[in-house]
Amino acid sequence: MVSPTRATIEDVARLAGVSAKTVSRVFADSAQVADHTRERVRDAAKRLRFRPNTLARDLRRGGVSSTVAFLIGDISNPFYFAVAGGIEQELASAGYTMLLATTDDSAQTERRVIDALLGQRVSALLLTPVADDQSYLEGERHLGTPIVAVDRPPRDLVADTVVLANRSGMREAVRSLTDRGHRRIAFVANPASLYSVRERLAGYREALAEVEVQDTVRWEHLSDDPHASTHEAVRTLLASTDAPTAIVTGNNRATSAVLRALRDISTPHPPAVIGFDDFEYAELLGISVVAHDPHELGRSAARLALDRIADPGGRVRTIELPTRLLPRGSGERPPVEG
Amino acid sequence: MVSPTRATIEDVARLAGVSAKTVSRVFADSAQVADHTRERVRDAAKRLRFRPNTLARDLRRGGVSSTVAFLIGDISNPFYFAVAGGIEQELASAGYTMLLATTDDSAQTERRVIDALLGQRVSALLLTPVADDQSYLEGERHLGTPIVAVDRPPRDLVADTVVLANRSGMREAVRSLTDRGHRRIAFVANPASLYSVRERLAGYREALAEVEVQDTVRWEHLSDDPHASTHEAVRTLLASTDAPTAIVTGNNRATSAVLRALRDISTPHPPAVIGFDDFEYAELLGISVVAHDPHELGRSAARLALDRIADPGGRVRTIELPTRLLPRGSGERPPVEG
DNA sequence: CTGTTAGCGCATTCAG
DNA sequence: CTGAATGCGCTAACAG
Repeated sequence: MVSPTRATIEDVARLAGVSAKTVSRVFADSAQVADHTRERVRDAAKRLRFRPNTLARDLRRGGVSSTVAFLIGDISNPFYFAVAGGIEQELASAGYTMLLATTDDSAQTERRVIDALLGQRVSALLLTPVADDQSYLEGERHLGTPIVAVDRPPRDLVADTVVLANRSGMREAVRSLTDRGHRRIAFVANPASLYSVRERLAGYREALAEVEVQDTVRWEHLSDDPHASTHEAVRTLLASTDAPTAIVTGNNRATSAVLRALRDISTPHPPAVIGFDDFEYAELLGISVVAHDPHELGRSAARLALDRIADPGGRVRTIELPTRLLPRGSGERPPVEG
Repeated sequence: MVSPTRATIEDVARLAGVSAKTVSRVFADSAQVADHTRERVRDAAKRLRFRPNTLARDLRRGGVSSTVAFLIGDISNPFYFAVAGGIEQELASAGYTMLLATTDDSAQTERRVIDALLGQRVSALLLTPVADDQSYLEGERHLGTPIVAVDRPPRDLVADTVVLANRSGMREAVRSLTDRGHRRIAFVANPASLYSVRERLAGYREALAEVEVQDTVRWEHLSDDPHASTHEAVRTLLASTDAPTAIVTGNNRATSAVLRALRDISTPHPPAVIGFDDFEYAELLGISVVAHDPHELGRSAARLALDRIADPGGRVRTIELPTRLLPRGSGERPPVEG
């Protein structure tokens, strides 16, 4: 089975009895062409199933493609997908397509994948930085590729950035607990080394310091082993003699683990719980959370990229998106001595 | 601020004192080049921060890019993101990047976006068909672009397809209920016109027919209005004189709506519930579901595409992925007369 | 093992 | 308003 060959702009020109450039104009400028000529060209194009080759066009127009890349660390985290959704939406309305790639949260993969992406001459590179330093992108930035850091600031690289108000969001959550009299408050996170989680941890400590609780380390359960059992840790925490009366979590995964652990533990007085990141069943379960808008995070990032494509010399910006404490019951439980 | 210009293969060749083709070989063939020559070229390339332009390469090599497009209907549905994750993973290991685009479940957008994607000369097009018919892709298929339908078969188009065992999965779920004595079983879905949901509805009817329950329409709550209140509908259903003793749902969204409704309704004997699609909190909530592997759905789809890129003449295949009934409590409740 | 020639499909000059 | 020539960056097809 021999495939028919794809029509080129020349084929269309021949059939329409015009020059290649005229065909080009019909599909690009759209102006500067007589109506009847345009008509004839359109007809010929349709008959030949002609479709302009974006690859060739982009190459001719300065070698930059009409795609923007978004590089995610962990594709299985629904948070990043919501972000990707926002990016895609904003890009699409500007005529760009999103190239989505993942790094498996490995610094080595990050470099390899970025190399491939830049080879495709993406118009901009959005990424959630994983490697310890992104200085290797400095050269690329000077070559004019807009780079936007999403959810985490880059290291050793000047770039537009969008992050959440992690620290103040968590501070507010913990304050709501201390206001109710809680003093023994645990912080549970896994992974814990991420920028966002570290910031939330800082906010947690700040809020506790405000009520003279300084030594919080024994309440902090931080792990970076994805296989470590948060479940077990929470169990231990609650079984101790001065068990916490409240638990805050560093992210959606930790929240899920904490809730599972609480289900399996029978305590007369369950601790108050406030999770970071909202989730679909939080309302049903009555779980208070520090909510934010991942979709908007993506849109903001895409807008930063588009702005920089339009004005490469503009000032570098960092956007911090607000969070919102949503009381749903679990976070309003008073402290009760177990 | 003037951006430095990007080095081309010629610049590298000049600096290394070789021809452009030799540089090309170093970055492609990798073989057929003397070690010391390769070394010199590598050095020169590094000094100039040279990065091969994939756009130009792809154009020269037959005009096909090294990207594969995946077109989703609704980006906010976590199901499709899990699928996208599987696709990306499988593609990446074969050296392709995923172009992700969305149609907002609009047939019109579908055509427009597909046009743009094909213009980029993607190596394959994966899509969840939305439009009533995809025959407009027939020409493209003949031109050699592999097309794979994901989660729904295409209409009026021969294409490789991956779907779930929707019908048998739901049949099995309903049988598990009738085996326990349930006869008044409701089916709740929104949206309901999708292929997958229609198949599940068919499975539901088949299983009920097996126990001589023929007139199921009054138990079927099917809606396609995203703003319609499933919540209200479930409430009405359960308040009726012969309320259902069990509810099965057509998808994850319906499950969520049903659970919310049940929370707000006080019934002495809550109905048994089996949801289609597993979700993170199902285990915690004790909700029985018909589970499947969306990630694997994506991987299978990507493999079909890669196979067809390798062998354009091969037989068209349809893969049906199995489902699994996961009992977690809610689906094992016996029928109780309210 | 290396170089030369030609051209992928299109758009940017610059003329008419 | 339209056309002819030229080349974007790279790689087949041939030489040598």
